[in-house]
Amino acid sequence: MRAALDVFSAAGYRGATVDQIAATAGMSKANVLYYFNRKQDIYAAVLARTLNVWLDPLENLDPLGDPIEQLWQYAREKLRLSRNAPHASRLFANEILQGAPVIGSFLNTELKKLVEQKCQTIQAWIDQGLLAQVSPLHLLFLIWSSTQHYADFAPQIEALNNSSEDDLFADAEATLKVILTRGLAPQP
Amino acid sequence: MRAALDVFSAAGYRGATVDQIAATAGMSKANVLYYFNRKQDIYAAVLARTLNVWLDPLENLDPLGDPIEQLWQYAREKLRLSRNAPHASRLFANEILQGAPVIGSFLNTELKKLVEQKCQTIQAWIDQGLLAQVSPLHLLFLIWSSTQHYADFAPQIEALNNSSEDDLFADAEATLKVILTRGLAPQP
DNA sequence: TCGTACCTTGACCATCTGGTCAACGTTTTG
DNA sequence: CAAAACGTTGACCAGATGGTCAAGGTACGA
Repeated sequence: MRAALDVFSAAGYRGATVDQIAATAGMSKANVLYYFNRKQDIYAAVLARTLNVWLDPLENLDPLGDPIEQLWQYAREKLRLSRNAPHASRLFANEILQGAPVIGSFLNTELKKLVEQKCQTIQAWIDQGLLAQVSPLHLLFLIWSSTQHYADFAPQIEALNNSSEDDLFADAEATLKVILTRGLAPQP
Repeated sequence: MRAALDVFSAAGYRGATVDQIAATAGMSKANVLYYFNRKQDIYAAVLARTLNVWLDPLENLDPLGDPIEQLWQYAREKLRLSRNAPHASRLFANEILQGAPVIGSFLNTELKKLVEQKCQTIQAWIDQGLLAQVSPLHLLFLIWSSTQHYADFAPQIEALNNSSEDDLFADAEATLKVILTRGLAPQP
């Protein structure tokens, strides 16, 4: 599964070969296909396993916490995931970019449910005057995109960045913090 | 070229076949390969042609304009590009996600030069106290990611969105405007 | 020790796909 | 009108790749 994640996330579904996965895992192609009958099954299994890790932080958004603090911590956690688990992010990016053929139904059911619930939480914060008036859904999109960007577009970021990886992520975190906390502060 | 953009952006380089491109263009595979000798050449040509359109708005960032207005207009323009030219965005996303094998050198030279120049402009604004203290580079990353997200992750966005496409982009624009203009306003 | 169930693999097959080529149209030029 | 240059295509080839299979290896209980 680890080998498959490496290969799929680097090459996408079409670009990955069962031989590559087998070689990465240190076994023969036939043996890989003994456990996972078809290439699709390997892909689906890796995707399902990664889904939980990837979406877990959103569950932790606490309606009773301080809104801006909660949202900032969420963004921060997502940014760290992008640094520590870039493979997972790229696996999703590839999947969605190809039209979400495998997790399309998941997006429409489980994820949609979770997102709607969290959007209600955010909307309640806004209604209480604790947050600037934004669309909760698009706020989530902004957090997702701006954090996952560091995993999905790593080659571009490395090309344009001059500092160390530590400094890069420190700067990213600082910039995100300024813009999010100030951008979300309720209107006076 | 239009057919190739459609196919490459939807399926990625590996997932696209010359046959698909030819069929989309209404000609035979052999004829496509008469003009572009190799599949790589089609890809490189499409990528090069799209680069200009895609990066053009950044050139327009005017050092003499109002900083927040300039940056917001830039983000707005990028968001509209994501809506009107999603193929171009997805083509890049695919390319970068695969490690930027073709445009890697472009990123390291031309794009890097342009970005460094624009970062100086933004840094000058900050030094003059016209903008919040953020990392110019990461501000650009934020603008890029949060706008391109609407093209690159369209299936996810469609799954989670309940309103019309017009409303979707209106809400996206409004939310981005609030967070960017307020987040970038200089500290009192 | 024997037998059964599970594991592993090299060899093989069918299919797909990038790329070539000879043959045939079509347009342009003198 | 002739010929040369350019355009177009079906047929074909070679390599890559997903998937199968028979054969052999290994673990383990009776």
